[in-house]
Amino acid sequence: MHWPRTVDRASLPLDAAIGRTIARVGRHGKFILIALDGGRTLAVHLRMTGRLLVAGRGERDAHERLTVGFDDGSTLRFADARKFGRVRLLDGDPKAELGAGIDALDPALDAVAFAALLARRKTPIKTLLLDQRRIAGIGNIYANEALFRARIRPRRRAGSLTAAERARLLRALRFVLERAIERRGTSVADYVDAEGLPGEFQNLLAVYGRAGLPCRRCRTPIKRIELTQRGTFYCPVCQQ
DNA sequence: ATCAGCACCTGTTGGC
DNA sequence: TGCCAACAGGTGCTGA
Repeated sequence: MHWPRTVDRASLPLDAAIGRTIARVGRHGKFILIALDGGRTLAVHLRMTGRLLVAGRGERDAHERLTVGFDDGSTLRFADARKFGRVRLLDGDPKAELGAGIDALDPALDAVAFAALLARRKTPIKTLLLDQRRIAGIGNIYANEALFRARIRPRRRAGSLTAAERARLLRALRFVLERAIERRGTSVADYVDAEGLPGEFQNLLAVYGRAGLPCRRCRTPIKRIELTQRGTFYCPVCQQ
């Protein structure tokens, strides 16, 4: 069943993509960027349950919301059980039009740039990590995991981190994101990648979803709190 | 600037 | 087995 709201309100009409060729595929933060010849870009955000799949003829997904057909008869399908995902056709620079912050894996996000992002900010560090307009690409699972690895409490005010803590956090973010990508993501429930395969990073989670279970480092039970309506997990001993 | 609350949606899970 | 509430990889809006 196709779903009209899958196309973002701010999108150019998708008709403008008809007849174009895909020039390259990239990513910025959580947006998949499909650059077309002629300069426009199709940005796809999977949100919670979206999937982008290249399907063979006849294959169907129960939650198909948008289908893109190609000259050779193949199709690109956007499926999304919860209908939160969005597709948006852009005219200019995707990063600017989407209002996204620097990508968490961008080498330009160095100690100086990271310090500038955190400076004087009173918001909890975890809330800041999830703010896509400041740093793009970190979701709830990886924010929790990186803070554990950096031994920093999620509620710490961003501006209160020492230089050493900031360095640990930046390294932890890179480490966690790169390992999760290697393992093709985290399948807590039903996530599968573009090949239809579940990820394997869930086996390596240290805190996310582990409320009450022993900390992998010190055996203290992991705590669960809520921070800006998101499940937040940490070890009360290891993380200060 | 910041956050709580709610909205958007459906599927799964656990308690009774 | 069935019903119902709680919860979930995310984000955007309103109002305090």
